[in-house]
Amino acid sequence: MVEIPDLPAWLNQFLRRIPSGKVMTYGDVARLMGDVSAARYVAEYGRRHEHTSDCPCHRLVRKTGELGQYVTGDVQEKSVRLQSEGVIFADGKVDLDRSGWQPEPNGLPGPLSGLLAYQDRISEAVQECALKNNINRVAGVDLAYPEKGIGQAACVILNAETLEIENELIRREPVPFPYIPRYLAFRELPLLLSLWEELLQQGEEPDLIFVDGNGLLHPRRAGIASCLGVEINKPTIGISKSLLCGTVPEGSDQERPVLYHDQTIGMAITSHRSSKPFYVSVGHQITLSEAVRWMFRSWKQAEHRLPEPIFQADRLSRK
DNA sequence: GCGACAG
DNA sequence: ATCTTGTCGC
Repeated sequence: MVEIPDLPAWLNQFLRRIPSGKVMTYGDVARLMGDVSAARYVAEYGRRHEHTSDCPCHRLVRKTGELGQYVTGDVQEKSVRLQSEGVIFADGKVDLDRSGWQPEPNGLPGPLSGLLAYQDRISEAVQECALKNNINRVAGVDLAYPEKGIGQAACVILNAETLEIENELIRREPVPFPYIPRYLAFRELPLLLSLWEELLQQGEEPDLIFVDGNGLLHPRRAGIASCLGVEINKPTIGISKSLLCGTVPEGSDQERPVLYHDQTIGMAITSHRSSKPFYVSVGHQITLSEAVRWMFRSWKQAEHRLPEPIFQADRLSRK
């Protein structure tokens, strides 16, 4: 795995550098972290973090110059703070040309840069190839969050033929990394890997793992199912309940391709029970058609919308 | 250029 | 993902 940066600590440090009388936009801060697409997370941090009276988080605003939200819930207070620091307003919005601020470029990589590099390594290492071994036991893994900052991972191992449950395992640990679309693996993989270590010690290795999340169905071909598969060198399948990227052709087919940059990166599967599809993609060491086939084989169609391993892991993670 | 974005 | 309130169907 890669070293996981402490994003709240980085932001706390960085925000101190914004001078009084100046502001930065959520997106500009995210860009310095290494990826603009984390702008929403920066806004989320601005809205809820460990706040102190001397915290300069009021210097974060929207790209339009609108103030956005404030930790205390009172945007008026944000406005008063900025005005008392001399920030220039026009039409109730911050004049970013006059009051916007950027740090001197220092050439240092942001905290997300190393994670992007890790995703590149994963996408290079992913094997989209036929299964090599017999599949006797399948597993489903998922996480729930019983309280803020604490995750509970669950793994359910099933007989691949009968879908009877053979073993269950749960593990609870702090989860310090936030949820950011495309960066799910850095939030949930550490806990899944420690759960895997426990499985190995018990000699309970499954042959194929269903992961609640995507594999190659990811803008960088490095979803959590692929990261897990590469890390533990096991076949994995990604299953998600909503679409992260790509487009699906209109139609009533039970199986429709997910297209992204002219490539098929997954399959949208629609059951008879619900018009809302779920999405299957290759994690590691399996082909898309095999993944879809094993998905159908592990699907108690009449009972649940999702394949049984995922359904059971989801259930277990919540208790 | 802007919006959308797994759990 | 979690929370919360209201509604629907078995």
